[in-house]
Amino acid sequence: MAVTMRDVGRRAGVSAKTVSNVINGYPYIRPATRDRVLEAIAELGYRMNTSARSLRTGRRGTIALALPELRVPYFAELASEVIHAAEARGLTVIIEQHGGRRDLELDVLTGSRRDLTDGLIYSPLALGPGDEALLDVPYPIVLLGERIFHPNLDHVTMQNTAAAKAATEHLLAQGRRRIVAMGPNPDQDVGSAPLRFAGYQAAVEEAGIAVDPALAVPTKRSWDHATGARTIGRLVDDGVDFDAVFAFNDSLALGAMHELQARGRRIPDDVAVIGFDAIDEGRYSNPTLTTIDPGRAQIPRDAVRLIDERQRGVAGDPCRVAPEFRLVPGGSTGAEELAARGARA
Amino acid sequence: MAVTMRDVGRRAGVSAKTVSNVINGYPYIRPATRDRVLEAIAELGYRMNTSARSLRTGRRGTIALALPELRVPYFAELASEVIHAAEARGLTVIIEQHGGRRDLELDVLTGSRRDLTDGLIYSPLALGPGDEALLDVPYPIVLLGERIFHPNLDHVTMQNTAAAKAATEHLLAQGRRRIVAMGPNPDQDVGSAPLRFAGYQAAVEEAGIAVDPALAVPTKRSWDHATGARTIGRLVDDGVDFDAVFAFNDSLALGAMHELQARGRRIPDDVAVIGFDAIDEGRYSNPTLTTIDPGRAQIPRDAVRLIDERQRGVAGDPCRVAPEFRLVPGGSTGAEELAARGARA
DNA sequence: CTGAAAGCGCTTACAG
DNA sequence: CTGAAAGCGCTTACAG
Repeated sequence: MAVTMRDVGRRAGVSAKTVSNVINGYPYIRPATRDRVLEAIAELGYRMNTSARSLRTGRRGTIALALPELRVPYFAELASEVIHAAEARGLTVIIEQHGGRRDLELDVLTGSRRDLTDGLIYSPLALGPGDEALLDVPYPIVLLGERIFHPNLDHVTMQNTAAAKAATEHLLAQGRRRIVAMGPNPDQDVGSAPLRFAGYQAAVEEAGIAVDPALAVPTKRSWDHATGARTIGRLVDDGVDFDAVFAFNDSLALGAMHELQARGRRIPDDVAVIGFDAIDEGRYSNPTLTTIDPGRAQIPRDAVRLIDERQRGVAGDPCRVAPEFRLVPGGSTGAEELAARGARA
Repeated sequence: MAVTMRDVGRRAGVSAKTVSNVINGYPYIRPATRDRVLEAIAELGYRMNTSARSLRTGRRGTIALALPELRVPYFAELASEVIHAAEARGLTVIIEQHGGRRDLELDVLTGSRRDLTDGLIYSPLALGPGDEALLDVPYPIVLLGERIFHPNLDHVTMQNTAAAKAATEHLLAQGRRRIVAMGPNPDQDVGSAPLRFAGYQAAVEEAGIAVDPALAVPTKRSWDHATGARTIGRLVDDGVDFDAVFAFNDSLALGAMHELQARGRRIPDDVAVIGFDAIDEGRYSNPTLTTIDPGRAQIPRDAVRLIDERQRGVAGDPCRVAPEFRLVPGGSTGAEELAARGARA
């Protein structure tokens, strides 16, 4: 059978309990004892049986991150950082993909995977207002996104409206006047889209410009390259006049940028483009993409910190945090000199 | 305390063992008994304590997928599929990122995370020939990639040379004669690069063309957009004449494509471009990217199947599999009509 | 078809 | 500073 703490203890001339104390960093151990134990561990090649520990403590040291699709760059990057942040706290992450399907999002909450983790970082897409009661579950949840809120749950969100306003102001400051807002969806009264559109609207109106409905271009909910390309293509085909695009995420922006260039529009000369999210891809596009960093570094850290603290019972009242955002200058709005000065390092 | 099988059994008028039998699908149970047990489970809200089960069985139902970086699209897509394939077998995946750092790659093999999983799907970048002994570990490993091989380990690889040859032949068939090979690295005698270069070389030579060393363009090891753009830019600056690019992965190809377009070259008219990997991004680029699908659907399925079978002890001799590849036609080589005919659906 | 007993390998009180 | 006992909640033989 496997080597146990008892075996290690026998070898070191101590009890299993002392071995446990050494491994778990219990402070009051005579150095000589500790050394003998560590030596025995090495000699016997002892490995902790983590199932036994979990059974005894009731903790697994594992959290779940439930998101729509790992292959969407935004989520891949989020997952990467959540894993790093969790590792720094000794936690292990299990990623679950629900694809924005309601049935799978419900399964995330109650399915058998919940017997494998101590807590859940949850970024739903299909759940929304009216589903709050589903979130009353007997384990800690940290919510991400703008789809659903719950007074008892920690929530890491974004300054969507303020950031969208800043993005629009950036375009206005460069003299752009006919700015497309790509992403608002009239069917959707909740989520990032209406919040970002509100920021756009506020900036435009504060600049003394009437919001032109022809420039508020809805898209389907999956904000990807193809949608961005198709949407801007249709706008051009329809003869709509515009000199800038604020796309509600980077994939839309990059898709639109490709399509505009394919149709001979120069960026930023003819059309300035700004995105939202600050995914890696925008740093390698041609030109580089000006975008909003909604707090890429902070969001995963906060989410993991909150779930960890909640799970360990050291958290205070449920809280809602929205990290600082910042505008990342790129070539797509002619702001690359700033970039060169190191703003994006 | 939590509800246990004993509690459920008491409620249903049976023993804990019978509850266990019901949950685990043991066949010989009277329907009436089973129904009473299931009812009791529902009434009491019983949840399995998976730590206890793991302690008893010695199995956790968990596998690790160790890869360089989740934020690299190729790996994000691989991870996504591995998770799906694992779920289909009732396995849970833990992703570990080693960043291609040797110290972290070693830690993957021996670190404490190995006490949390039953097996490892391992895609190393820093380990290589000479490190085989490090892979002699007391748990199942399935290797991915071309860096290191081991006679006792299952290995899922690609038909690198044959696929690279097919890619090059595709360009040759369209009358291209000066084909850049982007990615070979003279310092690297092992890995995908030399294998893909061999395929390129074979195709060119079979076409009766001498391989021009000026067209074999080395890159640094991280095959990303920026590298592709920079590399092709330098080639143009140096006045090298070429009418096609075979990039050793899609990110290089997409970076090169951007840069060429930024410099006014038309694709595919002036330069045809083909990549390798078939990542999602190439389906949305302008033009779409012709590429090699090295078996994207099969690789994760085989890897998970092998680790599962090995771990359950139902596997035969260690095996090496390399799925079928296929050429995915796109606009970057003027092959989009094929695409339109449904070849990429 | 089902039950009673034992034990997987830890950690938690409880002593000393 | 360290030990002996008990028990976390399952499943595995062993019976019947």
